[in-house]
Amino acid sequence: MPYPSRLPRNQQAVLDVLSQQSHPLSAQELYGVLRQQQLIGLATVYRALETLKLRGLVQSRADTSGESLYSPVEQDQHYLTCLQCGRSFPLDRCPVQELEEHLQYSVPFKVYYHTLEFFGICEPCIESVD
Amino acid sequence: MPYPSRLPRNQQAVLDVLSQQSHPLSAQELYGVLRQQQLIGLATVYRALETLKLRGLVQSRADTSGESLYSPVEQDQHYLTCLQCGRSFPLDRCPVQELEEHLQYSVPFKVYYHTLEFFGICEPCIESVD
DNA sequence: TAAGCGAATGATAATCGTTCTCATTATACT
DNA sequence: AGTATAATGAGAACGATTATCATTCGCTTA
Ligand SMILES: [Mn+2]
Ligand SMILES: [Mn+2]
Ligand SMILES: [Zn+2]
Ligand SMILES: [Zn+2]
Repeated sequence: MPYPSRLPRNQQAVLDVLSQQSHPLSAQELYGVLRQQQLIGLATVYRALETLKLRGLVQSRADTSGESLYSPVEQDQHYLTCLQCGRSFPLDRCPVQELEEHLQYSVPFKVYYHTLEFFGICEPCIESVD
Repeated sequence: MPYPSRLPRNQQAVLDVLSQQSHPLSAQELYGVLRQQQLIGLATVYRALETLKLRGLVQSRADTSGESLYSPVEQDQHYLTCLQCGRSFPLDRCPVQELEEHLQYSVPFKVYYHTLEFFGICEPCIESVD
């Protein structure tokens, strides 16, 4: 068997914190939360996140500033993001859920998760003409 | 009128190079190409890209390493990306093109472009068990 | 239970894409 | 031409992520 049945202590801790949150966290935010509970290094947080992604347990997406945000793979949330003010507006449902299942059959690739995001200008920003 | 009809020299140059390429370029790669043609600063390249995005002429997405890749908004290409080896496999068509048009009517938001990417493990990497 | 060994860890330095600063120059408008 | 504003280039600064390395942990085996 390639993987041990249990996750190492810190990987489990990272996964636990992510699962408790309702919104994605950056590695640094995660580090901030975890260090209140136990001694942990920042590098360990990054390493845990990387491994959890490879195990198909965690997903990540890059926010507008390029920083990576992490969440459990079960979370399937997408946003409209304004290029002007940076605000994000959540979509009420995922439009590519069935598509992902179809893909599984048509490509030689094990899909773990997807990212989908729309970019443009939000209502308030359209009014405030530049 | 909020915008001048002509783009500043360097914004135009950036857009020209992007349009000539068939694949997305990073800001640094763009800088490398442009400096062979003219005197230009790296900061100017970043500034031009930012402005072109706001004008709805250029889109960007983050690659696996977090680096931003830029292309004309007309380009509508998506990938399956392997979390193990980092290789990307292009999708043969965009699955959310109609969806984007529908969105325009259902939300107070001017959509310029979208990003969509699938992540998982590619065939060769599945075989090479860890 | 003690020894051995590879994986995991924490501290910290290094990396590198991106942004900021600021003095200079090009451009638009009168 | 003269002035106001936007654009620009060089380089410093920033900050998220990664690499390094010595130490510790967890598990297997004798
Ligand atoms: Mn989804
Ligand atoms: Mn598309
Ligand atoms: Zn906005
Ligand atoms: Zn692969």
